[in-house]
Amino acid sequence: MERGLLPYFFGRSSVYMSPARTTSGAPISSIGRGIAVLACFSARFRSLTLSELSAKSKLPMSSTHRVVAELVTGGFLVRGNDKRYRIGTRLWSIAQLAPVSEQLRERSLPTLARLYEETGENITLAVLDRGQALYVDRLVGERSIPSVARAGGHLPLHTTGVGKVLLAYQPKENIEKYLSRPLQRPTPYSIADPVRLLAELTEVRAQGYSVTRQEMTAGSGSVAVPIMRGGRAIAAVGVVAHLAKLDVNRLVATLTAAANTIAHELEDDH
Amino acid sequence: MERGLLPYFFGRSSVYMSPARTTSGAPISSIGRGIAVLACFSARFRSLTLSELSAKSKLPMSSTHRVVAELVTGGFLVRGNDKRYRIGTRLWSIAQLAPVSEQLRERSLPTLARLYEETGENITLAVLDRGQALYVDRLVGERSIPSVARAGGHLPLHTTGVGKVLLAYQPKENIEKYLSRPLQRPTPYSIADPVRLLAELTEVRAQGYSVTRQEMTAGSGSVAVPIMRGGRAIAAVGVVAHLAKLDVNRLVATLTAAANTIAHELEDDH
DNA sequence: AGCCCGGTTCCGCTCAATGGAACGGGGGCT
DNA sequence: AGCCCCCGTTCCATTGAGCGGAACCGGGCT
Repeated sequence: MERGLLPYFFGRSSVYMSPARTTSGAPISSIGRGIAVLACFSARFRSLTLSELSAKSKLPMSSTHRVVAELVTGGFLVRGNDKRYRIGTRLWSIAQLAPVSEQLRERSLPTLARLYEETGENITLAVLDRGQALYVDRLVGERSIPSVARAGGHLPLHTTGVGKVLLAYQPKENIEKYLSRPLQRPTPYSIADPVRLLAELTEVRAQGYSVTRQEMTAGSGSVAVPIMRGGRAIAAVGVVAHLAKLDVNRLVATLTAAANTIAHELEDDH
Repeated sequence: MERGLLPYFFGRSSVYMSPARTTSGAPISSIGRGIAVLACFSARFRSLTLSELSAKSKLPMSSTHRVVAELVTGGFLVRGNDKRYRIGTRLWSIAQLAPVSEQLRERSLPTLARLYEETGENITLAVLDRGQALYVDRLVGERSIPSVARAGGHLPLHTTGVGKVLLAYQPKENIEKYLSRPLQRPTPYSIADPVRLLAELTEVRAQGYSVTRQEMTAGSGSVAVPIMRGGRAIAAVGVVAHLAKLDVNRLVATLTAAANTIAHELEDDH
């Protein structure tokens, strides 16, 4: 029954200098830790070991172990035969209820499928999310260019077709805020000069579509149009193809029709 | 500076009978609570208010409030203009890294799109998950039947085309375990008799495809085939259509070809 | 004006969560 | 084989983060 009056003379708890959560700089909540662990996964790291999670999340091994165990029992993580952790179906299943998936993706999909069949090229659908283009879905053909875009992934606004459209239709202040930050240049063709970019955005808004040429990936270009709703561009559809095969006029026509169909589809309930 | 020696004579903390988490029957961890809150969302409830979350999760209002606030700062929940909570894009974004999405869905999508264009009917792709058919994706046409299946949703194995295929190719013991539990009957045509069902599963395995007629929804039927890999059915593709329009032979041929294409597609890396 | 109801804030009380340390165990290198 | 190293697991004393009842707030409806 005695407790708390242990050694003090020989090793052990004499060095017990760091209790609970004083050591770690940031006092994150339990739930925050759970999220931090889940956020360790990325396109490059779709499966991770416990120690990798511990390293990436900056959490001590024992803490990581406990958090991960709870996420596993909750079905948010699964451990494969290779002893590596992956995102679980439970998490995925819940995520499908996100508006972006349930309302936008599902309803657009048939139209995207038709677009894919008509063009035979990569089709992408994206929305603006946290200052980046969030790819809501994509359709990649066997013969089409390998695209960096990935469903669920983020890419810069100024180097992608869909991104430029989404940015162009933003209120002036948001555009200026975006331009004020330093802009990445994934390729030598990327437009990072605020003045040039602003001019191009004005043009995009005027003509109703955007074009990119090797601004994200060498050798490929893209065309994109907005999906309008209530005067705002709520999403963008685009085609990514070999630079040489990029028939802008034809694609603009096809894309605009598809965008209208989707916009119409979204009108329905609520 | 004084503390802990307050009233005791007049109201207040004299009734302080329930500390920390003694009241609630189950001693759930913080992370468990976070998951419990997220799990309140469903196809019927894609947006919820705080009190609804509190009621569904069986957590006290104040606790729910705190948990929800943490999920919001983590981007796992968002609060809309209507003050209702929804699943956030951050959660969705991470979820796309789940194997079921990244490896199965994305790779199958082009083939599903083609299938959709060829048939003009509802296309579904599902895997076995927690004793149910988990719909990995679906394509619904404007003119095709409204389907109950929803990407991310679960349906019983014995009342759906894809479900019967998935169950049929399971090891004998799993089949028996499934049959030993009481089976739902969404429609009068649903097969809930273990003996009849077992016979049908054997037939499915023999002929390589399954057929349902009004077993899940009145007026509609379906055909489905397995996607095989290493001798196991890792997924199933199906078509749902009006009962009258269900041309089984033609669909089996089309679906089998598509399933082979997908299976081949999955062979690649790892 | 009064009421109700969803939501927010407050606060004293603990116990669940914490992380250092010790322990296991498998696989690769010598 | 023997060794070591690294990944993972278990243990445990400590305490502050999480807890939930209660009071408070504000807007819509009666």
